[in-house]
Amino acid sequence: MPIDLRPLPDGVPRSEGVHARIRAAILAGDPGPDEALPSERELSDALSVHRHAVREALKRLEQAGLVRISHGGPTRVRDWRRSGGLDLLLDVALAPDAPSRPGLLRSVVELRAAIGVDVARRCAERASPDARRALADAARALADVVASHGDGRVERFVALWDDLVDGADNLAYRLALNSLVEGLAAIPGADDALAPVADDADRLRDLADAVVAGDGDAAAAAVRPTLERPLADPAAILGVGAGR
Amino acid sequence: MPIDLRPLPDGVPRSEGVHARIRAAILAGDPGPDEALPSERELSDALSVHRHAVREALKRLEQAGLVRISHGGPTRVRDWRRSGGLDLLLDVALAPDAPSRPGLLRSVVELRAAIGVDVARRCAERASPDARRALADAARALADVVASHGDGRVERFVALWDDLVDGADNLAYRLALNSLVEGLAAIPGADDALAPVADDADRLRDLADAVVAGDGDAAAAAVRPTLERPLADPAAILGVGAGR
DNA sequence: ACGACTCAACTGGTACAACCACTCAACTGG
DNA sequence: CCAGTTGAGTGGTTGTACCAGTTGAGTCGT
Repeated sequence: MPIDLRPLPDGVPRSEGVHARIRAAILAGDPGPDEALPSERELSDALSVHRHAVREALKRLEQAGLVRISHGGPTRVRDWRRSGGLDLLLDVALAPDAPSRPGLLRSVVELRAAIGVDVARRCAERASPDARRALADAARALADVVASHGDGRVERFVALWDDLVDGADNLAYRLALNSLVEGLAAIPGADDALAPVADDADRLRDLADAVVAGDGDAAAAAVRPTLERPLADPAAILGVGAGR
Repeated sequence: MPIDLRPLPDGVPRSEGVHARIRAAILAGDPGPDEALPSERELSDALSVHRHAVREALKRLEQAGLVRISHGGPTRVRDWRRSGGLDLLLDVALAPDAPSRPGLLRSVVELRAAIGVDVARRCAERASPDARRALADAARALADVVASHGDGRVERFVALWDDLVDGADNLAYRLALNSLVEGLAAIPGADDALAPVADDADRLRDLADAVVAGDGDAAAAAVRPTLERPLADPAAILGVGAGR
């Protein structure tokens, strides 16, 4: 899938459109690693946009780690699997084809589980007593909602994790979670598939107890089943986002 | 620390300089969340660069999640602790002051450990027999180097992790690792402090055995001590990068 | 006096044109 | 055959002008 040079759609900013076109092509692997992109003048000419719009798009791509711009030389595609950061998850999820959705989703779920377990542990060990009590209340409230199939279980779950990460007092966790949720939001149905089910209600109560008690190991053990459940059920993962 | 409007240094691209100035100010928190940035025209005027250079810098900042640009309205600073992705780790590490180094490094080490343990597990369970044998050889070679205080222990260690992540066959892990190593590279002495010491030699051999055997739990258990060691020794973390 | 409307003065988005700075490869001279 | 030159091509920067949204102050009608 080479760079799509058809006229840009109306309504979207030029620079944004150019960015999307080139990004999609690179993620699809056509201008592969180390290959040279057409010059800014060629691109602006082919897409009928001003060169500045192309430059702004290229700057964003460089920031994301997809291309390497060098002064007198051509702009080259980087091996984004090696050079790209976790933020690329969002772009990959949005890409028309890209790596097959199931594999991508499995990746994200695994990373979320790995980080999440540790977040729960650190939070239980590190957050202030007040924060831990508030968290426990939220966890129990969520457990009730989940057990009774009430509304808002997805939102409450996300909010709970937000607070857990805050309690873990770890900037890297915070930023990684941001990247993850952004990426997940781009996959239709993902956050719904990852939210707790009725069976998880008891575990959430365990989590609440562990957090108030400041027991890191217990907190970690309590969240693991919920976080890893989607991995044990390939069908659930396969089904999500399959529609494209 | 408001935006530094002194003349830009020579030798660095204008757009790059502008980007660095605004980024530093935002990370330092002066134009705080939801505050409006000066208009593009004001910035270009104050910094004596063309408006296009400012625009390119702002596009990059938007890509990184630091600002939100809206057409008719002012460009506003975002709450990057909420909206920023893991890629920000690099920028934060490079910021003149930013969150205190020790806390930042502890964060990164914790995240690395959380992911690393899972990487080892998945790799042992999932990689091809050939890849696992090659990994085991590399791990044993590293163990020998470490035990005998030979050269290249940092490079070999990094390379080993690179291969482990490949073996884990997980794009999210791959990208997260990219962000982490980029961020760590920006902290002087960090990768040296995180490399294995003589005591870790035996654990590396355990890892080799676990990987060839395809025993995920054993692999995870083998890498944990090495990855978590820096956390048990606050002095080691505090010392790194203290010089600035 | 109050509401709805108008419009001018911002904001960012785009365009055309020209030039500078750097790279690289083909060419030229020794 | 190699070293130096040079020119075409690349990205970097500037200038100017105008388009396109947003906002709020002013005005008009009621």
